[in-house]
Amino acid sequence: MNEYDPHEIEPRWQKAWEDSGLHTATPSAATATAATATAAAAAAPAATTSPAVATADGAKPKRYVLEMFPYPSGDIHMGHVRNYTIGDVIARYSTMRGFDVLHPMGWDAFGLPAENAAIKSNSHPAKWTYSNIETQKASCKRMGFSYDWDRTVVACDPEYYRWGQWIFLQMWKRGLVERKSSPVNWCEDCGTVLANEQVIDGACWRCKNEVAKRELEQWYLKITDYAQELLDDLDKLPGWPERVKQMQANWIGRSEGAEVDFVLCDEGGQAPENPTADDVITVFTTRPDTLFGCTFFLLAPEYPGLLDMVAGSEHEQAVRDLVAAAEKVSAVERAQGDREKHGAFTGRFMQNPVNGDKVPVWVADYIVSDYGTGAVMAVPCGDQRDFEFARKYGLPIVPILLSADDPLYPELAGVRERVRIDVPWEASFEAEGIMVQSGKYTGMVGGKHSPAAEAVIADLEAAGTGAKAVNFRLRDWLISRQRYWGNPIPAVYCDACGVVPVPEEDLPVVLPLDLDITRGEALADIASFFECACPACGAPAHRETDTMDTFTCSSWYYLRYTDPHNDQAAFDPALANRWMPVDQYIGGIEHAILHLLYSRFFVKALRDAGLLGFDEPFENLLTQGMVKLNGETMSKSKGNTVAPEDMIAEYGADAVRTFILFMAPPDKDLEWEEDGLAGIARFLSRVWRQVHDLKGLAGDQGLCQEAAGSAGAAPAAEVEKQAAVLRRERHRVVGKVVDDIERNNFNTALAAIMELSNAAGDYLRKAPCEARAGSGPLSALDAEVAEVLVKLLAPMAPHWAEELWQTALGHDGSVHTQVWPDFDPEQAKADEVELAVQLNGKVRARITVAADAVEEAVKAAALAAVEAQLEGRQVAKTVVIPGRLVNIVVK
RNA sequence: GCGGGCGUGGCGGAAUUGGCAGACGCGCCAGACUUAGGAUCUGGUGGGCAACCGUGAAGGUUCGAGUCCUUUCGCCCGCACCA
Repeated sequence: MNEYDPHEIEPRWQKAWEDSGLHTATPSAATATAATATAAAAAAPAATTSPAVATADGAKPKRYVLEMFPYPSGDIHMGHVRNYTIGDVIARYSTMRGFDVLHPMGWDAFGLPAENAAIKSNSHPAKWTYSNIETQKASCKRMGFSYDWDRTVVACDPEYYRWGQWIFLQMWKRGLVERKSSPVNWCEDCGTVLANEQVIDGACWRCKNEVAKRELEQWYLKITDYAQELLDDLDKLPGWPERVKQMQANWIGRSEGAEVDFVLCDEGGQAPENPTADDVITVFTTRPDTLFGCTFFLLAPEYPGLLDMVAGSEHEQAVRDLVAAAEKVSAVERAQGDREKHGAFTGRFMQNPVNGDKVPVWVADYIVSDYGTGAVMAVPCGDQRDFEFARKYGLPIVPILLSADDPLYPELAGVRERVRIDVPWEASFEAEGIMVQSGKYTGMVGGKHSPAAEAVIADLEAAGTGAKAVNFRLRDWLISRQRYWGNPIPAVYCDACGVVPVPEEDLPVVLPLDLDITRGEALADIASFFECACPACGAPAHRETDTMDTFTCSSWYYLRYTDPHNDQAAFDPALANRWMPVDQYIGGIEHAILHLLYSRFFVKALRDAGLLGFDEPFENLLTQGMVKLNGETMSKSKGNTVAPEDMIAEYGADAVRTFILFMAPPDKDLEWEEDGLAGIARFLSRVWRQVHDLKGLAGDQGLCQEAAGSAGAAPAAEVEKQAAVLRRERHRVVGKVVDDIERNNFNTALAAIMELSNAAGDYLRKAPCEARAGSGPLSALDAEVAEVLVKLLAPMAPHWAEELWQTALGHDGSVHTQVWPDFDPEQAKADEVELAVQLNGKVRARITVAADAVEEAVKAAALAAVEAQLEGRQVAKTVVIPGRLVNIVVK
């Protein structure tokens, strides 16, 4: 028997798998359409073992297992190892369970770090990127991941990004692309604009520097067209973590309420007789029931036309000062929240549509311009922010909604006219209550979605001064980036024709590689790229020099994997529809909103373009926890990283994989513990020896040698008893491992395999080898348990299992294409079970009864067992839980 | 403030529907084999001398609660002057 030596077996099997194409589709199958691929598969000669690879084999159910593709930043780290190990176990397990598995890998290869690295190292982003891809690919191979490398997608490859451009044009055709000017997030350090989703606490998601607002004309994808569906369809995703769905729902931010038209009074404070659209400012409110409590009106500092409103008036300077001060407040500071509120009176008034009140218009720095309409009806009695503002500037607070135990209630109950314009309160009242001082609504129940709110909306609609409305927090997706290393936006500017899309047949717009960013060159400096003919009129024109956000690349790569070599289309809809949705997606929580929301949007948009026949890209989502060291996140800057390569060099890839699965459930953070890793390496060695021992290959290192020497021949009854226990464990554990893996509980699956190994150890020790020798039923059990152990561990420790399967157990063909061991629940059951006997809930005795004993017999046995402790007390009740316990209740 | 999650031995973690808390592993203790052991194998290991006590705390429901309900404390994550 050889000792387990991962350093020798792992590279050997990695090479063998690669040479035999175990996980790689044949080129012809990969390029074929669904129909021809199926025909090819049918025509292929029947193989003794089918390859563990996606074949478009219609006979098997499909399973698409996907890990989020990485940005090629350099070496892979432990987070990647964890992510890909989880995916690899699911993929390998699924293959053994008879699924046709698609398990690809690729690179999210456009993006700013490549530019920064290129400048730093006086190189080119493409060179840096491709070199990192090679490094990461080699690391993935060294970990033994079962990717189909023929399906690799690299985002900066023109054969990939041309289809990103094509999808952009489809969206343009469908009205989902918009070029508009608005205040955008600008990161000075990155030299580009950012999407809302990429601004975290007022800072750039990538470089963490503060983001400034700039008014710029940019490209947008109209994700807001899908706001409602993106929210609603979260309910179609029971396989997603609640947390992620909640985060997306919050980000989409749906609010129900009403739009209400206020009318701007003239400088003299008079409302116009016949207000035109120009006189109207609409507000969005979630609390139309509180319109009677509106005592002032607020505009955001950025509100368009604000300065015109005050031009030449005595209030102009104060308003200008406030706007200037608000501009100076940084985005980071703004994100802190809970800041002191500032405001300035504009000198103007708005007329309230429900009661004709003329309320003063203030500009306030707590009003955000890009939510709702940037204008707000202030109700200080019912909104804490407005309450604080009113107190600070001495504005009236009219109580219009009271709880029945409010001190003001006796005075105001049923009072329809306004008799009180102040309150003795410390804070606003935002809960449900009874309307007062509210005209015809007085006495109604007010609050969010209350009868009063419904009544007010109905009246506004009848009067034409308002309507029920829904507001979303989600903004359109700003996708243009002022960067070189990205997918060129396929658009041309022509003096005569304006902005013109590049015709589909002219794709791809190739990103020129002969550009030296170390000298500060940009796309506009490359004449061969920048200058072109207008596709519409042929006149000299120039290309768009902005590139697309890298998140556009990652929004559809999982579709390209289904048909990676297609040069006629982004993907064959038949293939995409066959493989999609992804059955199990695995990645970090950091993409809870960004990538996962954008991808959902892309799928819905492509579905509406008739290219896809499903609504959601990712059926099940697993967000894996982080790998930590001493309680801290590993990071290069902190210098507390553990390099996967070092761990492989010491313990082997299989031990690293198995350890990372065993130490914590996959969605929880994991503490890296080298002692634990050593323990797993020991476990693999131990089972290695057991498999040899069970097959009689252990020689003088076998356990039975000892047992035979010391105890002599054990009684046949004892041998049979040990065999029965092992047989039971073999069936029980296989059942448990199946359950656990299908719930992604790899840690408990491994614990169960360890239990089987422990049972095998007991058996080897207690049943001497003479009794097991030869070809009787006992030796059949030995061989079966050896194979079951190898198969159960094959997804986690693939090289270990392959070596045992082929070399020790002497099988032809890979263990990874074998059928998963089946199990018989009947055989997992014990003949006899031990039950706890409780007296009033406390364990007082144990009885052993036949597993199929009837309840009356169990009761009798239990009573007999605790008779002495009953001390003559009356038995009030006996509860029997089959297979578990008996509880005897006495008085 | 709003939303999501989590508190179990020295440590990582088990405990599908309420049913013997602490599976499995690490660590530790003892032993065997050894010239040797950071190898391997065996036994032990929640606390307490004990009766008993134990899942952050306090109540409740139940024959029975880590699990369900109420209150409360602590921690983590996300969002946030969003009208």
